Amino acid sequence: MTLTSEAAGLVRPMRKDAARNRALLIAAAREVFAQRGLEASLDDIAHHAGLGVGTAYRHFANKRELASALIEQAVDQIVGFAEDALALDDPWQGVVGFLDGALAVQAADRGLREVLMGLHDPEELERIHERLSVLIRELLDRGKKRGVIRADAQPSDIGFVMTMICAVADVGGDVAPEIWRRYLAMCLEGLKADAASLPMPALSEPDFRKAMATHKECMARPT
Amino acid sequence: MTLTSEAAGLVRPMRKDAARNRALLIAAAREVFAQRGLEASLDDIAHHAGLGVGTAYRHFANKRELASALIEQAVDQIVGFAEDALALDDPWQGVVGFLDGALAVQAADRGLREVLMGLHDPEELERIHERLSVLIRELLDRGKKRGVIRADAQPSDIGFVMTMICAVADVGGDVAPEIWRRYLAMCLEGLKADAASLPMPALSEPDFRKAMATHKECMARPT
Amino acid sequence: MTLTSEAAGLVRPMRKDAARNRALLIAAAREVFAQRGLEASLDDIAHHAGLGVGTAYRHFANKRELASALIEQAVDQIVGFAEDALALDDPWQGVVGFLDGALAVQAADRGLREVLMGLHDPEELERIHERLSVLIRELLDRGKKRGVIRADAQPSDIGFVMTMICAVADVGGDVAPEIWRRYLAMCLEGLKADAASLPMPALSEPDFRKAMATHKECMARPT
Amino acid sequence: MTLTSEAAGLVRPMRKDAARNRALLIAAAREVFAQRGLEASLDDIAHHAGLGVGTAYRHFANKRELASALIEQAVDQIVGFAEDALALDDPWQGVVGFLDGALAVQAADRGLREVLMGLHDPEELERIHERLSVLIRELLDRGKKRGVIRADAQPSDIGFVMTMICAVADVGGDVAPEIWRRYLAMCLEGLKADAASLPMPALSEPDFRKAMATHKECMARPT
DNA sequence: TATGAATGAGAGTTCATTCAT
DNA sequence: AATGAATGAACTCTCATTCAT
Repeated sequence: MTLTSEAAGLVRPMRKDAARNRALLIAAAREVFAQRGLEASLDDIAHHAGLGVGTAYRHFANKRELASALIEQAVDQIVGFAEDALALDDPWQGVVGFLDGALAVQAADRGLREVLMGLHDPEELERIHERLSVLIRELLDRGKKRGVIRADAQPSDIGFVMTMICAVADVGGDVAPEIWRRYLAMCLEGLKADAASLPMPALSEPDFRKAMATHKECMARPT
Repeated sequence: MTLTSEAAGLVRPMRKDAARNRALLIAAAREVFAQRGLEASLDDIAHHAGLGVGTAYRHFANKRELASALIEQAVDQIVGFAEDALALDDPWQGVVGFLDGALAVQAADRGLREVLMGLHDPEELERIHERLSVLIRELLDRGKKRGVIRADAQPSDIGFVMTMICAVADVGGDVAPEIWRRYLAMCLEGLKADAASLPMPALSEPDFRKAMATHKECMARPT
Repeated sequence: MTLTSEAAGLVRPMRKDAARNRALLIAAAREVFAQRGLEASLDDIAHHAGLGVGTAYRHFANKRELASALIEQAVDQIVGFAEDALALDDPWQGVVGFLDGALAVQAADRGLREVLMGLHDPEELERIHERLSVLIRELLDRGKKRGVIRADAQPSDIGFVMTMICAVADVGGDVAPEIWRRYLAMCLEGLKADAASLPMPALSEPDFRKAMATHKECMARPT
Repeated sequence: MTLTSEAAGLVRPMRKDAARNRALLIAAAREVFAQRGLEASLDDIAHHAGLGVGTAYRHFANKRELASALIEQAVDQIVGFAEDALALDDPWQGVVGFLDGALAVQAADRGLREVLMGLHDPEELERIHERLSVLIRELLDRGKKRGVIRADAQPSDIGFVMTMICAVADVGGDVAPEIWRRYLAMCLEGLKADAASLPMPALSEPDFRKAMATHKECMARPT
């Protein structure tokens, strides 16, 4: 469906070795971030990939951009889960399936969680939320129409559920790698149409983005 | 000129000014951590307390120990909420009131959240959980007996709910400082006796402690 | 004449060892800058002083501040030359003596030249020029009144003469350490009242400051 | 398709595209150095020329050699000015015209100034001074014979005047791009035959070359 | 031959912790 | 006991130069 830039002929394709190294760096970042969190140094990541620091800086202007690349990958995957979920007939199963899929990936990868939760750049947030919110809104709307999702549910609720389950996965870690499923099920109770009314309305999408953009930094600002 | 308090007892009580400085440091840490998170430097905290860094190191072997002192305070407060909650007649209100009180404090104080969630030392964890778990177990048991709390609820569930709501507060931050209440209410739905069954059993307390002890570091290990 | 801050009692005096180290750092900076120019690293300077880098950063927030300290010293000395020059009866001897004294110091110290010529901060420039320009203007005015200095001479002319002679000293270096005197004498010819008229008027002081502030950087901007 | 120029001679002339690239690089270096000084990176220069860095290194062993090529060009131009000046009848006008022309070019091009003042290689210096000194000596001698130039003037005086005026241009920069003319005029006063005697004799040419060769580096030594 | 990817030493800067005053 | 100066490892990022494609 989408033309890659190479196919479009506008940008010359990346050299094969460079592409390989870029991929190596992203893979190394995932591994190292997964093990040691975002505070791992670019130097360590580069060496983990068998490359020099300079190479890392050729591919990514700074640590944040490397994180962005990880995010891009993860968002693609999450969008995929949303599309799959929309293909299901049962709207409740759609919501459940989406969260289950998207969170299984995040639960298994601390680096990914930190990188997604540490997303701060307003433009990047807008881009990503644009891709996701239409799909999520559709998932929720289908459920509301059939009376299985609470009427006041908003995309930001899905965002906060992800936040919460990521936190559970952070704590569960290797000791209880599946425990997040228990708490996702609990949260889903709260999303059902017949759940009790809630003391606060959901955040609008702009407010949710603003909150994400201003929440605590996990990585030093680039100079 | 004359020695008095030192000479007085065998277990020499802390000198009054030393006690004062210790308190000043803890208060300063709370304020500074609340504003800027755990990444604030000890130097800043000490000066915020009107003291030198060296003095901070006389009272606390390292940054983590200062954090521990904050935890001690916070746990006292949380224990207080639990006792208050047990004094209520309605067991559901007990659980709700406890979580509401304990989390309101944490939601308002980023440093406290980080310090509580960053708790790692096994001995410290054991000490704290010992104090809390008996109270929390009692809160839950009362609810189970009256059929308002799900039968399989465990103290670790309360721990994870706190974890989740702290994560919401981290994101909500100053943009939406009360949004955590929405998600606490959702989580409570999942704790009700009539909620759907869950895909995973709760963690036992030792497992929960083990998970806490191994989860991601928020502060560099002392050298 | 001037109260030091210690004497004023407002600021507690710097600890003796700290003061010693500060002086060591400034001395080391002078030596190292003199040898290798401003591009020498703070690390090298610190080690040259027998101290760690961290110590350098305790005394000076960044490399530029260390340079500023050198400037401060040098400006004091230059102000001294101006005052001495004003004490002379012969106004021509005043101008000559001032330039000769101030430039002898700079000619002998490459680091000082670079640091003075690399002065960029507008506020610092203003402060320094305020101190100097009144003295220099007085020196020139005395000469104009007696008809020994050209009527259109301005403080900025003195600034540019210094610039020029510093450049000569840069080239002369150790090979011809006194050669600058030849060119200072030549420049003085151009300042005499009976010299030919010039194709361009002197820069006003604000313009001179603007030029100094925008001319090429010798040292990276602090982050 | 058919090889021609390579096959043609024993000393293989540079291929046409290679010559074009060399020229492109020199032009790019001039532009980029003019704007941002010698600290511009070779990468930027190469891309400004529409080429890769690797190509730059095929033509020039290192950054300094590229600078040398710029010097070569500039010296050609300066030699031209000297020849033009010798064609004038009035020997004073010859000296003035030469300096005015040669310095106008340098005043307008920061990169050129840096590159000329940063000339260090003894062989290169000798080559260049050989080309220039005979012309300059002739210019001066004509003036001395007619009694318009001071009798002790030497080619090194012209070199130092250029040094001084370049320094003025460095400071004047974009704020006062013509201010150097004022100071060139002042310096010329000092070259007149009737100027006061000077406290130091001019440097001999070998000494001047030695001074140039040892003066402060503007560019890191090649590894 | 031309390209640009890779390299790694080195710069500026921060901060937990130690230790002399 | 209190102070704050000193330390140095660690981190991010730059760029001249080399080398695989």
